[in-house]
Amino acid sequence: MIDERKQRILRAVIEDYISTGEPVGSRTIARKHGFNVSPATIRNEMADLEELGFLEQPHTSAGRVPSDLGYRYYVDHFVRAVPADHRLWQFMRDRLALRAREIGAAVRAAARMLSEASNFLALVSGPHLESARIDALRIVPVGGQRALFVVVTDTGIVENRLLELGQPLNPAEVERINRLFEERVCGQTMGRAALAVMKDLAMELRQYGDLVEQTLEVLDRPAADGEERLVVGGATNILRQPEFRDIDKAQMLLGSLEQEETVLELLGEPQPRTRARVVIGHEIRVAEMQDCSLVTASYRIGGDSWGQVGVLGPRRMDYAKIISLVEAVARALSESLPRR
Amino acid sequence: MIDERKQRILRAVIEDYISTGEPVGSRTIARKHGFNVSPATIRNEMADLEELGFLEQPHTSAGRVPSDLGYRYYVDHFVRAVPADHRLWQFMRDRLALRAREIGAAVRAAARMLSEASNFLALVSGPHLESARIDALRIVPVGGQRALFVVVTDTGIVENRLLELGQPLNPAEVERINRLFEERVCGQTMGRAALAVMKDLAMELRQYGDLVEQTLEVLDRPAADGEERLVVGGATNILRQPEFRDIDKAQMLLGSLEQEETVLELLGEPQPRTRARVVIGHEIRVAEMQDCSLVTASYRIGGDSWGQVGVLGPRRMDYAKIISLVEAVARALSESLPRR
DNA sequence: GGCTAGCACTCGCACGCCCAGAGTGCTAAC
DNA sequence: GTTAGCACTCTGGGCGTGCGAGTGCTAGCC
Repeated sequence: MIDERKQRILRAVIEDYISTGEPVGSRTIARKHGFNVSPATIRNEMADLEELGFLEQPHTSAGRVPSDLGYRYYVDHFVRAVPADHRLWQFMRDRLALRAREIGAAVRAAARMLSEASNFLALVSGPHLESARIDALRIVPVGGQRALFVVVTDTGIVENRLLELGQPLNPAEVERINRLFEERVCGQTMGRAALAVMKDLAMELRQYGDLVEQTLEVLDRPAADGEERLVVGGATNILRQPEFRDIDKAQMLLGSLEQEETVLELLGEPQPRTRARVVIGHEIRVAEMQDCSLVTASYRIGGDSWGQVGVLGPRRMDYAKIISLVEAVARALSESLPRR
Repeated sequence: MIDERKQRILRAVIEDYISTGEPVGSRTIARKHGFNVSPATIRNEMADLEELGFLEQPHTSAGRVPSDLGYRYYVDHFVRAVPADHRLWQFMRDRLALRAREIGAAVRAAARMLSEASNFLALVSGPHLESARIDALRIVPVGGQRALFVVVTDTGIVENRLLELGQPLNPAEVERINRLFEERVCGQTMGRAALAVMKDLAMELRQYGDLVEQTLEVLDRPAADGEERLVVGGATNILRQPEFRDIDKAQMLLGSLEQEETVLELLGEPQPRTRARVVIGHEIRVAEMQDCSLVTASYRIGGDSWGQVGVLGPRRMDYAKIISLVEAVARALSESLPRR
């Protein structure tokens, strides 16, 4: 589609623009990148590339700037993720392992690391628990009329809720309920499966209506009000980007990040693969973010629960670096969290 | 110290400045605020007020602007918190009550409400658990070699941790440990008291060294890695303030808010009183925040655990409104969280 | 046919300039 | 003590200008 030399020029323009942030002119390309042709020739090629949609001009007589299409071509053809520096990777994994007991803490730490290492904005979504397997689920009476309802999954996550019982429960009853839970619910996945089984149980345990009611609630929306579902790190980094010197733009962007729903949707469904996904400019379907790019990857926890990590930065980012960073953090997170 | 008329003028200047954001001149005061004297007279008075340190001039031949001292005088003498609108208050309390089961969720909701209602930045610190009373504390075996360690306090907060045991525990051992916990630790407060008792127990339970070790850790830093200790809401509101059109200033400020330690210190020790505390400009001991004011109040949960809510905005804020808002949210939070 | 030198042209940006407007402080008179 | 008058100061915006970077085009060269 575009010949060898055009490719080299496109690449040179993009890499120059990424490192300087200034529109790049034909002189620069001819001089700095070892082309043995004159600026005029480069100009002709650049005019072609512009016509093809890979480059843009902010205004006549400025240099060229990559378009979304240009970046896309660049990412697809020239960027191969370098595996992250091994020492860095170990460092991250170890630091995450320290908080692995508490998923929320690990997720927050990941967001922090990601934003600090990238100098951009980090997004990490908590794991989807729908397919986490229930390892244990139990009622523990806690004085008087209260009982603690706990769920332990293979992800190590513990959902719990203090139940207010209408009546006190005697040990035999507790025993019976717990046995039922153990026999019927353990081994199921958190989502619909457990809910269905639980609804059956509700019949048999009719006399404890309120109790069962409340346990159903917990299973129905795991982590809905306990752990947060989304962590944003280093939001202020955005303000360092020249493309956001415009306060209003920055405010719009940061504002839209406060809409959890939007961002979760943006991060997309976790996908069982290790490679990062790159979304560029207008490919992001959120108006405020259209001069950003987003790099995401999935992490896995337990048997089959997935979450997403991502970096949101200016389109003008070092894709190779960010991609490997994001992949590394996703992997570190997966490996440091409880295995099964 | 300053006479009646000077007071009126000071007040007029501040209120005018608060509502317009522009330095206010003698004409404006004389005209808008029903003084029956000429601008020249006002000018003389304003010169005095400046000499006394209550007003400042951004530059010769601009109007006057209140100094920190001026705001301080204003807040101490002229601002009395209007009790918040009753309907709003009820609305807030009810909305908080919905999340009261999970303290973290309630705290996040409070931060959100506070930032939305004030249009400034909201800070809410999680409750200090040091003086929460332990209602129950127990080990629950969870399959194989794992056990769940749970702590329930009078605040309703449940600390828990999945313990990896070196060896499996038989029911009798579990029984014994739990009885010891119940007899010795329940009723203590979370902080030093419980820790001391627990250390004694450590001797008696020497053979389960690892287990006791881990429980000590949990008690030692309650909520340290589970719930977050600080929630920031509406950070972007800051960008709407004219005093932060300067990106670099805004970035410094938002950056310093990411230092949890700093902010927690700033919020200060919760104090058992319902009135708000106002900290103005340089009274805030954080360089980046010196053209802000901070209004904080304490909320209470359980018997004796306190946390702080606060609003950080430009010095030029409507103090009466913000003070009553902050007090209202603190009260709503206290009343909607589990009583004992 | 592709490449290049030369050249006129186009912008954006920084700089300096100037002026209007707002507000002051001072003085002298009431 | 108050006020009118006046000279003075400072900011901010509007405007013109020159410079530099970079382009597109044309004509000639290999």
